Amino acid sequence: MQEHEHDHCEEQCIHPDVVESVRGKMLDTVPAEELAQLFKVLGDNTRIRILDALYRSELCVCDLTALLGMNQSAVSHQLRVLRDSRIVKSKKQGKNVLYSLDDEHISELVRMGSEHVRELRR
Amino acid sequence: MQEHEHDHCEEQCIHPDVVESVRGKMLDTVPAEELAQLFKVLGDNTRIRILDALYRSELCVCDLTALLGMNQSAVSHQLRVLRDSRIVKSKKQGKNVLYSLDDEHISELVRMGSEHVRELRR
DNA sequence: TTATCATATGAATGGTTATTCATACATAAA
DNA sequence: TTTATGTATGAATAACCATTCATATGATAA
Repeated sequence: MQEHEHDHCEEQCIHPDVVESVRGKMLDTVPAEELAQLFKVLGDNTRIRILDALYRSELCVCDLTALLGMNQSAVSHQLRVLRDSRIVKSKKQGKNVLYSLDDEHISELVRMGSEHVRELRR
Repeated sequence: MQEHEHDHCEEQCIHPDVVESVRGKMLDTVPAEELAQLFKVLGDNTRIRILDALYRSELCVCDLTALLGMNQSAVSHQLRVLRDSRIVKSKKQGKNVLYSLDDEHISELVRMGSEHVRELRR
């Protein structure tokens, strides 16, 4: 992840004016990286199915495990990724841990992504 | 002593009624996979920067290469990924190839993701 | 024609990551 | 206490992927 040194050739652009204008408007490095990271976390089958389920109802780990029909350990690992990204939150209830979506931005993103995918299919 | 009658234990869920209800509402496998795939494509630093740039203006490959300060080959490879996912489109113009966003759903997704990221930082 | 420029692409590689297995932890019941 | 149950986690592995290098393709200019 090292920054570009420019010992390699300066890329010459065809439209330097447009390039300069665009450069001035683009996201800063850190927000852009955080944005890519958010989408990266959303970009996994298991995690999308977890979010799709949690969008319908708060659920404990064993319910999610049953729903997805997969290894409990795998589900827990992915829940940790989602928790670390503050996409889901958890609360303890007796022996169980209940998970739910942390933010309605996320359901909006999933809803919108679904819409895009649906339109692509036609 | 312990008899392991089910050494491959059936996942038992705590709330079978909730699980059944949720199962009936969830996305089908294929749309869920396509959705995850969409987010996966968005979940990369280089591709996000490309989209951020194309959101401001239509650009040719060498302009993008100059803007991102990286290898032309790397940019072309990522443009191919974006093209294959129908997230950007291209048209030839003389010796150049001009790229632009294919769909306003995408800019909406990026805009919304940015908003989410911005709020998380506070 | 030939030379040059803009873009695309195949192969190789180093880094990342989802899953599994085994096990630890924590809470509840007996 | 001991036992059972629900969840979390470290390590290992296999699969995936972004980048680079070298080269190919295709278009324009000379």
